[in-house]
Amino acid sequence: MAATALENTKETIAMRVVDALRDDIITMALKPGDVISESDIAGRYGVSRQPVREAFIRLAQQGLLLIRPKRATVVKKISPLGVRQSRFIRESIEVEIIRRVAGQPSDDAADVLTKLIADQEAASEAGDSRRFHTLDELFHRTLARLAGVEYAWQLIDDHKMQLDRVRYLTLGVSSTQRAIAEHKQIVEAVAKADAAAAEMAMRAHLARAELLLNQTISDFPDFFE
Amino acid sequence: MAATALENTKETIAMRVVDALRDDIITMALKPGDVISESDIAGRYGVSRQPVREAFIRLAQQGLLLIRPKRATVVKKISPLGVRQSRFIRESIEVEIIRRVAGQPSDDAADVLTKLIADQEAASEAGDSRRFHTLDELFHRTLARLAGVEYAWQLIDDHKMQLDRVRYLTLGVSSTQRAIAEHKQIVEAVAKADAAAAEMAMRAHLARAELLLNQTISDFPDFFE
DNA sequence: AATGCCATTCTTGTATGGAAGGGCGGGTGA
DNA sequence: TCACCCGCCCTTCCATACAAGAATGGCATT
Repeated sequence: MAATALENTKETIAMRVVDALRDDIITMALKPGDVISESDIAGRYGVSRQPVREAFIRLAQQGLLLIRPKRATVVKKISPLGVRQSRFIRESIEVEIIRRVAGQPSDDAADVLTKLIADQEAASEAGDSRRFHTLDELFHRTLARLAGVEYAWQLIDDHKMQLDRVRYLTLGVSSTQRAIAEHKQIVEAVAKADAAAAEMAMRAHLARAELLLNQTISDFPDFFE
Repeated sequence: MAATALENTKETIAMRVVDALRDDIITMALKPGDVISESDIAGRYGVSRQPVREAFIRLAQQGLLLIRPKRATVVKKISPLGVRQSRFIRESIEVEIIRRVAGQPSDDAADVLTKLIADQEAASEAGDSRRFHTLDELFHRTLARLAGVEYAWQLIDDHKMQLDRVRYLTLGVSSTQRAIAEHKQIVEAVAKADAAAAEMAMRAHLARAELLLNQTISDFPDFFE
């Protein structure tokens, strides 16, 4: 049952519906496999079918919904294969990024990253896992910016939604301490301009997502294909 | 002026309009900067505005159109920055792919690739540049399949549309001979299971796109941002 | 009792009418 | 002559009505 209200003030109704539905899907208020219909959502939000329909189209292109012509629309189940290949894409790009950053070392790069890690430690000690997640994301996006390809992160972001659904199912489970230690290893390699070490550290860091995925599949088999 | 007819037989009108418009955009029948409207296209194809509107939404999400609320919709100009970063993404992924393929050499991998190159030579000698382009794409997709990440190619495909517009402007210019020689170098390295050499050959192969882009920008400045 | 058919009732797909907002040109005033 | 303002026209956006396919349940028939 979706609950997110349409209180934000985007330009069009369709955009508000997109945001509300995406939030409901990522936070599992709408579960993989749930069947929804245009008139259903329209009635729930007090709007007509038209903007809801357009929102469905957008979310379907983002891989969150499956529109079956003349049949009901369902919240897409999470595809383990898709998640793994998204991870492959992410690893490919992030490895290339970290090589670049370690290859052309700038003075303040390590400083900026070190400061971000300090914030992460603060969030971790405060037990604020939502904030930690945000900072973790910022850490990786900052690397992309330092490599001069922030645009590439937007791509990762698009494909990260699937993994975000997995992550939401395991909030609190992930060990923030370990992630922070791995971030430190990456920054150390960058500071020493050791591209090979940086690459290895990054691969190890991203490899943990695989474990998370396998754990989640066995915990919530109904949410996966 | 769009010309592609709606003769293909997809499920819905909206999908046919999507295909027709995308084809018109990639082949430059609709040029970057052209202004179009829902009723314009609807009248041209003899359908109502509704499916056209949905097609616009889909194409806008793919980065081919720019819908400006309450104002006209325009065919997006090509962003040199976007093309370069798409190339970065592609290089990151293809390098990772070629490493994998060279790393776990299978007997028939080199055979399959060699056969594809033979086809390319045939197409090149016949002067059939469209077919050569298709085979070139197949060569890269085959590499992805051999690495077990064919899904990743779909992603490259999505982002390749921008570059395809550039490529269409330079049909016949690109030297197929040189591309074939580079393909051969890649396959040789794969056959010898030399991952480093394969990576270098792939980077050199993809680097040529940069030259193509710069050439095209100076030839058709109006089509770029 | 079991099976096959048909109607009802969902769903999404399409068409069309009006509403709201932005751009542009003509007209008016200085 | 130049600048500003107002009205017209264009656009996308939203609402609603209708069409058509698909599934499901009941009913009739065997």
